[in-house]
Amino acid sequence: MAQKDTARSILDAAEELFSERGFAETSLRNITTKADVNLAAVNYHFGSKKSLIQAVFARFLNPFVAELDKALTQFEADESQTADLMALLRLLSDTALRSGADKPERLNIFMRLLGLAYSQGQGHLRRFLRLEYGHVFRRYSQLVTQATPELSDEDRFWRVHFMLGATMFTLNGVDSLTAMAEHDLGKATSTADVIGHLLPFLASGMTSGKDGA
Amino acid sequence: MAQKDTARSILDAAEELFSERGFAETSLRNITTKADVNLAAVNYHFGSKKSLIQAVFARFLNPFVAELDKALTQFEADESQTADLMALLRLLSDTALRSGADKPERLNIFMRLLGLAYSQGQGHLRRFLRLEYGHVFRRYSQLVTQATPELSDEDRFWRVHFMLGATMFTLNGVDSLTAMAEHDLGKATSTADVIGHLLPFLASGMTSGKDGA
DNA sequence: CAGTGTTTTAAACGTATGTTTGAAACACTG
DNA sequence: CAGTGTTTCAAACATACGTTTAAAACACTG
Repeated sequence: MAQKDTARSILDAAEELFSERGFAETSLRNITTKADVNLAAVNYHFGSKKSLIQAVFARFLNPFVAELDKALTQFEADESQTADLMALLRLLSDTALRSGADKPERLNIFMRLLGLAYSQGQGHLRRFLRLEYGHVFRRYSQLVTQATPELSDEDRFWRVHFMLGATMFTLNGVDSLTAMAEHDLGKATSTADVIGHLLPFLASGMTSGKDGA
Repeated sequence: MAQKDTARSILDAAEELFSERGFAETSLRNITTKADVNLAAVNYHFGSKKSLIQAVFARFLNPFVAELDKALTQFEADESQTADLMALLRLLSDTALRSGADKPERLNIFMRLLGLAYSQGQGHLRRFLRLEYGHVFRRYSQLVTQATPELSDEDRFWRVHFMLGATMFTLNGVDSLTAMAEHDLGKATSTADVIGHLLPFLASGMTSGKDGA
């Protein structure tokens, strides 16, 4: 019990601090102080800072991709011949939203972390994520291809990355964006609401004509 | 001459190294070694590392916003009553592309730097950029509002940020994306080509109906 | 309850960072 | 060409980091 408790405290603290400041800007001393454990505990339980970063991602990504994998299997069985892009996007966002349902503030932390994985990916993280979760990504990509048969490979390639970009950017800064929205529009917005705005934007961009119609 | 030479060498080296590894991951020793100047030269000429980062941005952002400001004035005079979103986007991208026309590889460096400003913005950078260049951004925003009168403030707010996200993400990783595109599609793509794909995507997402049509 | 493996602790290690220093080299003016 | 202000330089400074160590505390089994 004591072991899991220390390791879990470290993961909790690291998760939050990483999402707030990034990886390089968060020291092990920051983490262990917040977690109220000894400095050496990180290296004892995780081996190194790099491994700790990977462990933080694994803790929330493992359940997520397991659920996504399940959802994809069901999706393929239900409607393999009528694959709809919007339905695919909803499947992804629903799985993500459900993944942090117990504690909604945790969801935004995960979003920030995913964004950081892209923008601050130090090589080892990218390799770890690709190796560990690449198969789900490739599976999802295949379905996107099926859902957009009218697109050339070139158009699809670029638009998928534009979608990814809009999503990553938005989720990465969802906290400051919702705060800004509340200030500018005088209206509170949940992460689910933001996604509600995002998906139509993505689907429309994805299926646009050459001239942006 | 000697003074400007040293300062310029430092800026050149810093610009390139920052764009490759980020700010925190680039040490002053990395920079001064690459620039072939003494370590203390950075603090002598720029005062601190923070000031150096700001100077790097100022060097390419000052000419850019000056040109953009000019272009906006001309745009407002030409077609104030027929403000078209696609034209606005092209105005922005054309200005950016022209801004690095002398050395096309330099353009991608600027793109990466702008991306870093968002993803690694250490507070001081964000403050500096907002203070120094906020007025142009606000001016451009106003024109976007005029070009999309059919949108509610809420829809416009979110979609503008989705556009920003897709753009930032794309430009930030434009080097690896074009490399990936060449590998996957067997077709070389210039930064201008990427923007050619991006703008229709943005315009379409921006003007999408509620259901993503 | 002695003994054994695990976990925690305080302290130190080595390294790297941004910055400062004071003297040397340089450039330029009167 | 002496004198003055600017720029360069090697060296050191203080600090922070990730990691390692060895002993102490703990948990549990036989």
